[in-house]
Amino acid sequence: MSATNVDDTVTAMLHQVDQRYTTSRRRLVASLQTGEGPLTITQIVDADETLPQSTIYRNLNILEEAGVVTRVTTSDGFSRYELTEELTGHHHHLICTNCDMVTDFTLDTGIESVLEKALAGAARKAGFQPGAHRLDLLGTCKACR
Amino acid sequence: MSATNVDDTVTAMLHQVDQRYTTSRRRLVASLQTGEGPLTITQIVDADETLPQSTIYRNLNILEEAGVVTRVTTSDGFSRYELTEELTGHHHHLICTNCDMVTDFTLDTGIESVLEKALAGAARKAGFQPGAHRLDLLGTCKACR
DNA sequence: CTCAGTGCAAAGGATTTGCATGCCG
DNA sequence: CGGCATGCAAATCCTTTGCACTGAG
Repeated sequence: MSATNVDDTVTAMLHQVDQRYTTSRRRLVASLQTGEGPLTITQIVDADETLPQSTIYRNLNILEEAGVVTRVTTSDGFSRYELTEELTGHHHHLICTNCDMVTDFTLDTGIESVLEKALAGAARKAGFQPGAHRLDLLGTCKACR
Repeated sequence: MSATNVDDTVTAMLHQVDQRYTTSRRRLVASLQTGEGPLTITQIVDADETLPQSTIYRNLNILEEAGVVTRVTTSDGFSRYELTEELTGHHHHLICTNCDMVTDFTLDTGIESVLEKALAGAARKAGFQPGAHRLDLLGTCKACR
């Protein structure tokens, strides 16, 4: 999705929940678009020194409620944020168990579709209403091997 | 795996890292065995009032290092713990996006094997050394529907 | 006896919030 | 103008840690 389309979509999504697409929020979305994967608060602060931490936290929460960003939690105790799949497309994460770095990857649609069906079946058995799935591959990244 | 086998295995795993299987640790493992899925610290405290929080935190960290338990992070900011797959078998999680409840489920081995291969392929392309995968299904649980 | 494990209370660190100020609609 | 967003600093909450005590070998 192109940058301007992202902005348009985000504007609409925020409007849905009676929120404005302010300057801070635009800068935040722009930072998230630059990454190869979800960013930590620290990374966002470093990437854009004009934004104070509190504004980042507050706006990420609002953007999360609006469905614009997704919070990704790893085991290192730091929250990470990325644009939702609605904006970036469906993808998964490679998570390095050594340095906790996270990068995106995709599977081909055939596998995804098989997986979807299997998950739907398992959900039905459990009386669970299925939504999105989340698939991460743990291991060791190129730099840590 | 039966309860006594679990204890034997845990004893061995702890021994590997020069740790003893103390009373507190036994109680902790017992609590984790009762759940239908990963438990939060609060749930563990409530389930066994004899254990102070600090002991729970400390021993869960030791058990994690020994490979006996796994930390599961959801988006609600609470860590959850479960016995590792070595003790319980490979499984996945249903996560309710409304109440953050987590329960276990499994997929049949055919799907798992297809998935493994696909993940291995994606990892190779990224120069990533693949390990375990983590698959969660988000949605709404029976109680929240 | 000795040393790891325990329990309490205090410290640490990521995240949230109160309040005065500034800015967009 | 009016109200929401912002920025700073203080507060909050989960988690970790220091220290003296206890219990297993």
